Amino acid sequence: MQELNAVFESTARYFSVLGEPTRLKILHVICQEEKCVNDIIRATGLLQANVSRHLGLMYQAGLLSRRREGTQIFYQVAEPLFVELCRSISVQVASRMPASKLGEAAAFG
Amino acid sequence: MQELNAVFESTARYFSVLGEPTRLKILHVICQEEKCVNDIIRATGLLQANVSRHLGLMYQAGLLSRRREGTQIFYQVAEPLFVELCRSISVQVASRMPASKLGEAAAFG
DNA sequence: TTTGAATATCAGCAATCAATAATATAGTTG
DNA sequence: CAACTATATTATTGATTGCTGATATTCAAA
Repeated sequence: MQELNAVFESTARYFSVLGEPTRLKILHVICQEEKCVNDIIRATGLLQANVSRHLGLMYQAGLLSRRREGTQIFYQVAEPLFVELCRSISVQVASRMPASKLGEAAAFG
Repeated sequence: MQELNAVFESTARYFSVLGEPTRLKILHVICQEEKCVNDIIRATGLLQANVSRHLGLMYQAGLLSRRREGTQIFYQVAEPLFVELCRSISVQVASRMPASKLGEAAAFG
């Protein structure tokens, strides 16, 4: 029972990381190829501090890897499994959206 | 872009529901067969109000279905996909736990 | 070493949410 | 209807967390 509790807590932590629209938006931007922070800021329209904070959180959670190149830092998805989960769920979600343009809602594709 | 934001928000909401150890604990109890609230309370050791609140939340999110039988209400997993996700992640988590007794950590089995 | 660009971190605020105790509702039995 | 059981809801409190503006760090170029 005690071991299971630890599993539940860790598992919940992973799901929590994905349970945030802003982070999903960022993941969507970098799910295909690595991007530097500035690219992500421009693509999402989010504030720099915000992007940096979410990237750091996902990095620490192990979802992302990063590499420096000069002054820029490139982030990349480290665990394709999680992007796969995002795709699974978002497909389900989109298919239930009324009047959804399913083609355009192909997130994490 | 606007449609995607809606997808991100809905998707995040689903992940958020799973991003809570207490709810995973409850899901673990009912993932095999339907249980009434009292069963869940006894199996988890949680307070009644707490269990009822989390069950209601998961029910409203569409993860659970319920049926009344006399004074008891039985809850059941309505979306096996989500239990599948829990299993995927928890297996990953357990496999990375140091000194984990992997056999006992088979949650959502 | 100074300047500037890219990124990270910090502090404060507001909003969200889980836990708890208390109360309410619904159904059953007498 | 009264008493009891099972479940839901409400109000409160404490903790967490996302957003923002400001500051700090890191690197490159002059």
